[in-house]
Amino acid sequence: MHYSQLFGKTSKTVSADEESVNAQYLIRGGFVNKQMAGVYNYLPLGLRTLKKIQNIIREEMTAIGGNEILMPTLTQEESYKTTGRDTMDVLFHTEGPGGAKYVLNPTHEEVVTPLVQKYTFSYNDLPLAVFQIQNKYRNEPRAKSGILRGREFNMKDLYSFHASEESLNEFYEIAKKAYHKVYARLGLGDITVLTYASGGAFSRYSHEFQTLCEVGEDTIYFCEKCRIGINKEIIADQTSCPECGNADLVEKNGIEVGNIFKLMARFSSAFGFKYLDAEGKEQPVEMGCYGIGPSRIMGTLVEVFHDNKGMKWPESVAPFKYHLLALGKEDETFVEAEKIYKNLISKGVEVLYDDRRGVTAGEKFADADLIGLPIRLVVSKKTLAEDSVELKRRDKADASLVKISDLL
RNA sequence: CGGGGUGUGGCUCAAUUGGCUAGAGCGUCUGGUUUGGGACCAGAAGGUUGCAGGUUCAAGUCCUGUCACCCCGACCA
Repeated sequence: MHYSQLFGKTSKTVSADEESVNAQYLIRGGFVNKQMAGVYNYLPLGLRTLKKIQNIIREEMTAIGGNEILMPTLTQEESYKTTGRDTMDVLFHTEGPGGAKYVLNPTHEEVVTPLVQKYTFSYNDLPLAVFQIQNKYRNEPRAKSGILRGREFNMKDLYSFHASEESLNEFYEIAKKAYHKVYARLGLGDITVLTYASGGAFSRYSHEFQTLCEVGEDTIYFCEKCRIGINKEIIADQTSCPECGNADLVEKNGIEVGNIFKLMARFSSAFGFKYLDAEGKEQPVEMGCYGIGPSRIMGTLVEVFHDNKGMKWPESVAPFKYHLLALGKEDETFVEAEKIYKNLISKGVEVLYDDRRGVTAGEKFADADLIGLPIRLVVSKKTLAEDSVELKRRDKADASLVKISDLL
């Protein structure tokens, strides 16, 4: 991509209102644009990153047998009356012609349960897992912290359906492992920990995945031996590590980057979703749900990986791998840089090429630091005199010259 | 939803006890000089001060209402 063709510009300033680091850098870097509180436009750089996060999640969910589908945003209010959730205060309500009442889905149990019910009759059809990556709508009384907590946000939600609690438990553990893989691939593996949280009426605990981070809004108690957390909301019930019994817990802040939950028959029974067992008897369907918010992940990555100059994207989710800068005013520099650019992309490498003329070196360096691609390549009169480009990693201080022939 | 704060060119901010034609920087455009860390000079465009009422000779400034945004808290299957 030629930077001069890219929609979205960097900015030196951002409103003093934006305190959160993720909002400041994502807006200044031209990744996102805020439309209103908790509602964002994703510009090309931000969208590329969001898609990479989504794809990592998609691959891992597919790997455990998840079927990707896409459910609607709009749903008839009656479905929420069926489950008694029509009074949730985060629901956005809207009306159709003749007074028909709709809601914007804040989550999709009310859609997925009757949907799967239509195709599932016997134990032969189970277990089954479906997931989607879609936007959710929650009328948060207070949107905050940039894209960490929006009123419209992106979410992957997977739902599993089972003939027995044993089957649910088995899949739940598989999903847990898949989540760990996702965080590892996102570069968050070392600081993202399984955390016990409130389980609601049907199971003692649910599990969250918390990325340990100063700015996290959740407080967890952390067992350093097992790398397991306990959410503050249940610390009164659970004062020691559930895995090893260690009571020497450390208080830490975390960003909730995932949540897995055993729903049991909470929703299937509301919709009368049963299956026939081997004896031909009706049995309740057991369900689990498993959520990760790619948009929140993107904000978390900025909170975790940045310095005072800008963002530092892990290679797995960076919008491009290389940031190629052409410095100076000589035509030859731009001609050579263009050749290098074309060569790299012909090899399938993702390159953002800053081809702007009349822009000072300082400005290009500052933009590159802000945007935070993993590797910066500089082409200038100086480097061309050595038949080289300068290579610098965003997370390292030193740069080195690399022969153009070696680079390609 | 409670508390606190803020709304002024595209962006970041000024504007004295209410007082003259609402200023500056950034960005944008034109011309010129620069070209390895947001460089410089000259010129230009761009505003019914969030919205609606009110007080006053006079309102960006005061009052009432309303909307929006930010922070703290509550909330967050």
